[in-house]
Amino acid sequence: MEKSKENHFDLIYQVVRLIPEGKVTSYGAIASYLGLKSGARMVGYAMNASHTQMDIPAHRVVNRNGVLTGKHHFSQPEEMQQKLEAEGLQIEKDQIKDFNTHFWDPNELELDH
DNA sequence: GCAGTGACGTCTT
DNA sequence: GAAGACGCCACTG
Repeated sequence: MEKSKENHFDLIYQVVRLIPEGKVTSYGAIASYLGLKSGARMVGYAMNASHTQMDIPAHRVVNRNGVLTGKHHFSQPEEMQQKLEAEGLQIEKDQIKDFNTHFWDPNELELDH
């Protein structure tokens, strides 16, 4: 059979890749979209493995508070904030300003609402 | 196989 | 309102 564990990671990568520029989302939102109840931690773990996938804009994924929790895991921590600012976002003390305004939810993709 | 840890989130004190 | 503890699942040692 297949490597089911990779399946989980791949799903998370797909969602993160769909994040548009200037937008950010939270681990819980991705977990909810994938149906992971407490997957928030799992999502974060997958992001750690995302280092193998350079196509994963992990800098657009922050915690529920809009804080760059994983900035320290980047090749260069400051690069995460730099990229977010380059996309038109404002970072204040490792925290995204107007996070609610720039918040992007993957659930609205299929939800034609 | 057990114990510890982790890019989080929610509940309780 | 803030801080601490727990839960949940996956990976490493």
